[in-house]
Amino acid sequence: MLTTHANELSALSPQNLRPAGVPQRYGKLWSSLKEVCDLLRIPVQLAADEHQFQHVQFKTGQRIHTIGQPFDALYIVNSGFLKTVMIDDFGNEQVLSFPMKGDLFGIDGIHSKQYTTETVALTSCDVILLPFRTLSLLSRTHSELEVALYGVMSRELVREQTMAGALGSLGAEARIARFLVQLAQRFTDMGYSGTQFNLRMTRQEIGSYLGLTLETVSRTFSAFNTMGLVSVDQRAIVIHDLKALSTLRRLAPAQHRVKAKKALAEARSSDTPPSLAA
Amino acid sequence: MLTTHANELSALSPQNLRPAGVPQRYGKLWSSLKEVCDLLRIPVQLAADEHQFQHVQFKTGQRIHTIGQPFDALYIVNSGFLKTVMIDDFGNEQVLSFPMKGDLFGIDGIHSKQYTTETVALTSCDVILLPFRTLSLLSRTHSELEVALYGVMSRELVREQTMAGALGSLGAEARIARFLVQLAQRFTDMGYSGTQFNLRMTRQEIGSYLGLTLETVSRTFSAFNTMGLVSVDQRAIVIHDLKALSTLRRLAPAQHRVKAKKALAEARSSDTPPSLAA
DNA sequence: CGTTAGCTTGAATACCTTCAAAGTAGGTGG
DNA sequence: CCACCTACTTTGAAGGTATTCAAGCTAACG
Repeated sequence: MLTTHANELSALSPQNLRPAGVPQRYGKLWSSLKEVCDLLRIPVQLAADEHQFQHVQFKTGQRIHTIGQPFDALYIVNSGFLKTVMIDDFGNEQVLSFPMKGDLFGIDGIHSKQYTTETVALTSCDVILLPFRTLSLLSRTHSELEVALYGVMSRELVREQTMAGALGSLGAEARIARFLVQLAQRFTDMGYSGTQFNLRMTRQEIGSYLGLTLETVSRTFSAFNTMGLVSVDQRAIVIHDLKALSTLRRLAPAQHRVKAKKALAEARSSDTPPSLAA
Repeated sequence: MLTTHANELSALSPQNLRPAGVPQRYGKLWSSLKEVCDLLRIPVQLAADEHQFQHVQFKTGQRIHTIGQPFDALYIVNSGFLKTVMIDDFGNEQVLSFPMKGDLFGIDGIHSKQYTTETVALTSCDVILLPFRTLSLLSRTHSELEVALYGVMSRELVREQTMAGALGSLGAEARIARFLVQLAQRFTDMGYSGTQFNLRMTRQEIGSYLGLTLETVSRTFSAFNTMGLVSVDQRAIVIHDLKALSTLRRLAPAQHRVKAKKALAEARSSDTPPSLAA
């Protein structure tokens, strides 16, 4: 008798038997509002704030929130790597993002009062809990917090739009090059090497994120390797030519080219947006 | 010699209302906060609100805002049809959405203080201006407005995530079927026929939105026509089999299938997310 | 040291794009 | 009013890119 699903399980959540009762108690346990804002990279002048936000630790494979679970909090990654996924119309898992230090997630839950995605730890993680009610209350006294939150949500929207644009217009090589460049950037921002790092996700997860199959991801890595752009050995990546990766745009499935004359004509004929009044 | 969209337009903004002496000033000029919330489909209990928001009219081809323009307002569509586009790394236009009645746009500008997209009228449009400063001020006195705004932004994010998911996982036929189904739904919501309508956008724009070429869009419409799912004649659409369109999922470029047993096992064994405290 | 998940690579095929050409519709000026 | 122009649409044929299926390989974990 094959223990098929036990096998598969072990990969995603190897040690998910958490002793009931007390969550793991190592690492930092509380952060102030100021620390939270710094983590989110939003410049906020704050008056004295007493409020402390709770940290929670998760181990590889554990879920921070699940689909359908009632929404009550946003989360910020303090350390570690995660993935957020959607389940599409027939049970297929779609990776939507790979949250890492400083990223906010759980936003999707606000609208429908329950999460539409689930977020899973790809490594051990330290996550800060931001109860939504608390945020609402705080933003009443700290009005700059409100605008900052709009800003973060706006940033996420732009990120998602850019992603949709890339999926629609770039070929496999360009998508993967972009992925590597962005990853390198994030590692740099976090103070790690931007030229040498380990992937925390599988080829399958990368493929799902980029709208490709795992084989295409693997082949493209190999191709980049052969071209000397990067060295790839399993999860270990060394970036040799960031510039080449950044400019690698094999003009996509070509498609929509904007005709210059058309753009010009419209620019001439269209009114300037009206001045605003309230 | 009425054009097709002039016909439909007449229902939306009757042009026979012409206040004497004021040129170009037909249509409704101001809306209250309550009316704005109704349009956005957010249930908000509001105390007396004096504030009135300005309407602005645009003609086909005019831009509501442009890329790089300083951000100072969000917009709601009161009537008409638009497209929002991004320009990708080499000048190609990417359609991101087709805002129509009740849709909020301009959100992308909040983060970087200037718009990263531009929005263009595909028909004559009536748009309500929501100066961002005004919203901030109002949400200080109407705290439920703040949460409502978060909700709308969250809804947009989910929409964009779902779009990215579809682009990554569905084949051309499935994407176009989804597109038609969603359009039909929107028309129904607006009180128009959901089975018979005119497209306001070109094949090129649809293709850009769905990550396909205009030829593929055209061919797929023709194929649906031949199959009897819809009748397509240029921009005129009649939907014959909505159910078939809704369930048309030619299992995509297949890729990542989540084994049902795996999902189940994980669901059972994984920890429930920790209880929240603040 | 065996088992298993994950990774690599090959070969065949399907799907979508590309290039090309002809048809349709609406608007403009003669 | 008609002819023409332009933009949009349709359809065909060829080719390329990514998927699919399959098999062997690697590395980690117990």
